[in-house]
Amino acid sequence: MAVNLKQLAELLGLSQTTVSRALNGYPEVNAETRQRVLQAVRETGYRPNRAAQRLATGRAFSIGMVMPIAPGIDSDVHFGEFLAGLAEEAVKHDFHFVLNPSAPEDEEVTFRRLAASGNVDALFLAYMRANDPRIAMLKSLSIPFVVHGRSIGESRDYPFLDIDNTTAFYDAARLLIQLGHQRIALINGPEYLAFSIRRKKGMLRALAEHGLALDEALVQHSLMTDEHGYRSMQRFLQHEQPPTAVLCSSTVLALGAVRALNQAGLKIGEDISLIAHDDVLPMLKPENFSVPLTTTRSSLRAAGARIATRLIGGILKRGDYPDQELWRAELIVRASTGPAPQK
Amino acid sequence: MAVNLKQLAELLGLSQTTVSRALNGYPEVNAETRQRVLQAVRETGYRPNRAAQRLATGRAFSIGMVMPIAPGIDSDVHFGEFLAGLAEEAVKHDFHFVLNPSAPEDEEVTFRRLAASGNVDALFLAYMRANDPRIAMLKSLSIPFVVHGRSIGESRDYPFLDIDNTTAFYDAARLLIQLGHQRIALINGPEYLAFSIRRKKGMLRALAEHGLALDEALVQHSLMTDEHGYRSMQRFLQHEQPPTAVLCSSTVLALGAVRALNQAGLKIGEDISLIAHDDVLPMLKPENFSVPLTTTRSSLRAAGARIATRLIGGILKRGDYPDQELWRAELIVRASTGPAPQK
DNA sequence: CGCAAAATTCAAAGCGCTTTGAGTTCGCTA
DNA sequence: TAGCGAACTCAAAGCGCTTTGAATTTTGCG
Repeated sequence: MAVNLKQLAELLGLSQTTVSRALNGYPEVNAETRQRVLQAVRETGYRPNRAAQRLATGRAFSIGMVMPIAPGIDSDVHFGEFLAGLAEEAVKHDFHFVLNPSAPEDEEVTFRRLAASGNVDALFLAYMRANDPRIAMLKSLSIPFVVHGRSIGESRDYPFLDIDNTTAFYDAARLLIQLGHQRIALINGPEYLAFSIRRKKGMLRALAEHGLALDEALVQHSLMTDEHGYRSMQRFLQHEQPPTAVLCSSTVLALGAVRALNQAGLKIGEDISLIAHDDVLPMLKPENFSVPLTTTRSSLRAAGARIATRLIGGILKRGDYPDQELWRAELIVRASTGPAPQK
Repeated sequence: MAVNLKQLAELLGLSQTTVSRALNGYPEVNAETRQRVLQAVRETGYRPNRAAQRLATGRAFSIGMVMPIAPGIDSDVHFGEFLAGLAEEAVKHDFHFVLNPSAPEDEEVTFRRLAASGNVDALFLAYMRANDPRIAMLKSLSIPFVVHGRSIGESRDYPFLDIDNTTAFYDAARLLIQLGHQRIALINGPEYLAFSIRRKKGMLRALAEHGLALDEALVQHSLMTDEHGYRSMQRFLQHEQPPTAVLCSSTVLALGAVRALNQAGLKIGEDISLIAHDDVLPMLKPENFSVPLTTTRSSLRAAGARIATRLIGGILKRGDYPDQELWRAELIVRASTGPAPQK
């Protein structure tokens, strides 16, 4: 049924060499010949055998990732979403995955084994921490990689895709300040993760620019679950001087936070303002909240797809991708933000 | 650095044929020779080149899965957990994954393409529904597959691994009845999923055996998120005659349910009893709830690992695995269950 | 028109493994 | 002791692609 190169070449009256070259974009093929080849491919439905390509080229056509199985990460909804983007793009290029679950303490070994196995052409890395030691390690492994996020304190000379978390939360905080809010709280992700650190920093910067300080009692760090959002918000509300506005690192956290607010009988957008970061989880749309949420938005799935594109592009040596990308999150104003209540 | 078959054979003074056979367990190799070969493998660290094996055997050494990107599934925490188990096992055998995200309406096409691509030796299927059409389709595709869960109404002649949901919830409900509960509620997963249907059925059976009926107002179906657990429980509590006990299809749902109960000032295990199904999510341990949860337990990760084992075993034609497995969930009693309160 | 250079195309040699078909060797039977 | 099957082992032929080095055809110019 399926034709192979040999048959295709025969059909065209060409050598395998020429057909192969035509398909792989080599310059020494006559333009007209190439068209004929492409046409024949269309007609026959020829698809190169990946196993043979792997053997002949030594490339694996697959990308590896160490799937963290630390508590609270593997089962994180954000992980699935990102993975979907990555996989979606990979499958388009007929790339495989090697998913390697690993406990944090075994990660280094896992990475080494993966890189040495010859089973992957590139690695992907996420959940960046400050001074993340994995970056230096990967550099030493001489295998291409792309990082989702950025470390802090490390030199910046590695390929990454990150969103500008600092600016996102700076923008969000500034908006709140402009609306008259002075006491702003933060429900953040885990304290050791780089994005959390940056978001807090962005918020601090906006406050500082307006002569405001951040009350550490109004900052909570936790896994980004609904449950934690709820608890954090409750804690804030019990404060003798509760915040009039809150920044949330995820719509998942916001879900819990909103519940705590409803329960306390507070009107969102009036009594208290809320801005959340929106990873565009299909399950949790900010516009569907009882009071539509003002958000800083950046699609996690799109990030996954983009990283796959860069990884694959790099392996195939096609296209020319920037080594470092910093996406700016959009600040989308909906109904959950309003002027600070008058005392 | 890495040795290949040829070098290994040379080293041993044997032919490649013999070495290959020794390694692949063929019977016509002298036992002593085989030992020598195995010893040499250990010394040299020889690892067969997968790309070459793929080409020579025509097998892909990889398993495919269609990753559902329906709202509420891809980002489901349960998905990540299951995947971790699957991947963990796959990586041990040096198997790849082909993850194919697909919207439900494209699933059939995706499966066909995947099966025809030659990139996978076997498929894996989950999120079973009643009368699931995918089963007939997969049978027609002539590619091995294993289903996680079971359909309902389909003939049973396909390979699956499922837990005995009916019995699990039968057991749980019976325990509650024995404790004197008469009004029992159910917070279930999505109505169209087979496991939800079976759990309800198990519960109904236990009730019926004791002459009790199920009040449909005490049944909620939803995605298994914290949020939905909370809402469902709230709804129950507003009922003119609230339940004295509740069955939950997931600890994630229970999380929300517990919050609603706390908020209502009800004492769990005293005013109201709660049993949840526990998928053993590392993030959410039933023993860590404020009141430790009585659960029906079955590890999702273990199920993933087992399915990978069976799939891989089938492909390699190693070992002999049952075609159909029904795991029994353990009913573990903790503090969230107690006698029904006296009126 | 003739020839070197440029543009194309090709035959053949791998890539590292599995597997077929053909030896060898050895122990026994006749 | 010849003959035969059982037990092992081997050489060689692929698997379907890429790539090297050479051959062939065109093109450009003097």
